[in-house]
Amino acid sequence: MKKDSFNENCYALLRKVPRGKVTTYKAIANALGSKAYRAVGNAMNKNPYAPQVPCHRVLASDGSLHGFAHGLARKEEMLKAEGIKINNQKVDLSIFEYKFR
DNA sequence: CGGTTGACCAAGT
DNA sequence: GACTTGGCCAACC
Repeated sequence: MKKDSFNENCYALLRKVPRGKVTTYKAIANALGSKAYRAVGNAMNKNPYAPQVPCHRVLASDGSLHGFAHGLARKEEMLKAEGIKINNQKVDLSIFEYKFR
């Protein structure tokens, strides 16, 4: 019943992201064939799939941590725990950005 | 159905 | 480098 196909797609892609890697809102929207960067963020904020979907692996297009439902500090810690290095609240997308193939 | 908001992005000032 | 504007899409009121 494709109803929340958009959200479902976002979560599905996010789930595909391996541990120790991150992605961007733009990449997700682009993979979905849309430009709804904002809608992706909105979906994450509601995140009905809370522990299932690693929303903390989603960063802004320039690697910034923007917001997080549990607090940016939490997101930062989780990413660090996964082996991702954070630099002044930013991540090296050139290294940690996961591309949906 | 219209207006507002939001974990955005890019370009312009 | 900081702020503003326009654009995009979904969810909420």
